[in-house]
Amino acid sequence: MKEKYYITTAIPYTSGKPHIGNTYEMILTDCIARYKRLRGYDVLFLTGADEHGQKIELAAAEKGVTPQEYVDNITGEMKKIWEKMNISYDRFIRTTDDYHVKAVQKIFKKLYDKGDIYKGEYEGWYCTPCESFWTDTQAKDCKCPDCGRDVTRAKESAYFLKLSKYQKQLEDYLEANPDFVVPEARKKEMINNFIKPGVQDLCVSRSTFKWGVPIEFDPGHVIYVWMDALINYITAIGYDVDEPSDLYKKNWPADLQIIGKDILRFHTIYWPVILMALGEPMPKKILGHPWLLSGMDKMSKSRGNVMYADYLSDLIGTDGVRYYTLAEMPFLNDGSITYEMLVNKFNADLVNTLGNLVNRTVAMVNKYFGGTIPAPAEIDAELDNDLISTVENGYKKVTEAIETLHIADATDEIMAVLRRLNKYVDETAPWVLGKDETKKDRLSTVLYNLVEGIRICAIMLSPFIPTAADTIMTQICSADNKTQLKIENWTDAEKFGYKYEDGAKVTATPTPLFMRIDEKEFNARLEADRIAAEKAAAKEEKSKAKAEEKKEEAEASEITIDDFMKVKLICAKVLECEPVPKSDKLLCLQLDDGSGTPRQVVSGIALSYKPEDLIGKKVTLVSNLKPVKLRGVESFGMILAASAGDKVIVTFLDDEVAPGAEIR
RNA sequence: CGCGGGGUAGAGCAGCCUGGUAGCUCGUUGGGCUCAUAACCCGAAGGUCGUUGGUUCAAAUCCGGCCCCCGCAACCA
Repeated sequence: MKEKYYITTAIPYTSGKPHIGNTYEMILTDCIARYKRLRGYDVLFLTGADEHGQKIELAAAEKGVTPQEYVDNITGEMKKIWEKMNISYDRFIRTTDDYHVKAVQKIFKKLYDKGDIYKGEYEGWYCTPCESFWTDTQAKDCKCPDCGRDVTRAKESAYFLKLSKYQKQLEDYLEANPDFVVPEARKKEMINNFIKPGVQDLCVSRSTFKWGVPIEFDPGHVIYVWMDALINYITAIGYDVDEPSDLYKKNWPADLQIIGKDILRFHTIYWPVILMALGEPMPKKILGHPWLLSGMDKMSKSRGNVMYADYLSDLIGTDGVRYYTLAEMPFLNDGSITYEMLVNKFNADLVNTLGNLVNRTVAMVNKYFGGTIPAPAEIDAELDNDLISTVENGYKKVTEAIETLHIADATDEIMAVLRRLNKYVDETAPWVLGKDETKKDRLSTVLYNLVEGIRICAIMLSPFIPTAADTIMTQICSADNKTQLKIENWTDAEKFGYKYEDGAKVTATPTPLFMRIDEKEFNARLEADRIAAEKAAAKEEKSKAKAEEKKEEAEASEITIDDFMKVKLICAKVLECEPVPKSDKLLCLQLDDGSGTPRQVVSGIALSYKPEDLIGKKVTLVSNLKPVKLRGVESFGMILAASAGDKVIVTFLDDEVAPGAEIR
């Protein structure tokens, strides 16, 4: 029976479309999964989408869709990109999947009953309008980092995971399993910074938003990301606290979990503790990979330097993107991508070194042997043995590199073999041999060796650039042969000297594997696309604004009582009032809204009222209006007034009404 | 002295653990070849290996001081 190999990626958060950096993790994992399949493992490759949380709730609200609709859309887009990038995942889990939600609830309940999750109090700085908690460092100067208003010290009840209980066990485990977390430097970082100082119990529930897995026995609370998303690795394959599925029993523990260095903390501390609490075994290895930077900077939307895999694939093809990210990412340090680097590497490695070698070899077999792959005949020991040992050593080095997860080193080694093959062409000069009938035997060996070297490289390349690797195989051993050579076993690349079927042919008309990219044309296209994208964005913005307008109109015609109740009207007394400088219509009022601190409101009533007319009067205030700046003066609300031709008449209230009183 | 990573040719990196004349890819440059996608192959130029002390017959490599860059708050691969 085949040995199992369970490999996972982190499940990307679905607040937005994944960029090339996110995609790198998928490509990396895919490469290893493909390699393991070739090694004969029964591979289970899991990925998925993390679809809960406040950020998604907010993003959905902004777009005017339900959170579920929102994540359906993003996850759909994500899957399309994975498909385009040739990601061979076997299972895809969404944290909104029914079975996952149920399993999470059960796990939560179990740990609660066991006492590893307890109800406590979460304390922090609370911003009432934003309904958010912030930490000390976030709430600088007691202001909400989101809206800038004052925050207050507040507590809410919440559930905690007892990390402290497992501190010792966790330390012992890391000690006893030095290879659990790689790279080594990353592990040190975790131990020194977070474990040794003592782990804090982790808050695993929220009550400030709704979009999450509800805690069944305590309505109003949802399970927060760590107890939800992290658990996907086991729920996806049917973990259940009572009856785990056969799939689970077969595959857990995972053999390799690949994650970004940023979430290593959660996977080396929280995740193991959750498993310990459940009494399940640890995953065998966790790889915290570095980041792909855009030039020297972190990729982020606000910097405008984000690149997307699907676009890059349109530019240079899926294999080009796969190759670049795999070859360019170091094991420990961050890698970097720019369009220029992308084109350079693509041309140098895939076009010149690989593509050209295949093309010239196939062309020569056609030219000198009518397309039939010759059997080796006359050997030049010195030249040939050096070539063969380079190829076979290359196989060893590539295998070693992949096994230790040094993926970029593996691509380097393959390129070194390909360069050696190119050199061999020059050393043996087949075009000279071809002119002399007596050198035919020698020529046979030379071309056989080249084809054979390419066959081996094609196998080694297939985890990296699967489509191109298959194409190479059909080119050197053409599809019209009785037995088409297929890439099936990694070890088929181990030994130089494959015996090709008698009369096996190369393809008659080899098309180049990769077309050279002209940098000038490429840059022109980039520029054109950029302009087109800008135009499209502007257009979208416009139509969005229009739609919004329409929507507002539609809403204005008839609203429900709920809509009305959204508007908080209160009574406010005018304390001070003065004109806003450099404006004709604006007055700036200081109001007593019953809260004790005066509230500043700017109102467009200067044409109808003088400041002294208003002082001491009581007005109707819309108190929950989003603050705005009018003529540079901030306004926290709006006072109601009726229009009468050019004039406006403020709706004054009776003296009897106290400031702060609600109006309905 | 918070923790960790890094500072090696114009660019990107390897070498450091296990000291012994500094290596790879790209770029620049001279040449060769013509099977091939103006590609491929060979040669050259270019580095006081951040700085400064020490250990040693010998240090990029080991030890100490100093300087500079990056990551380490939430969300983020």
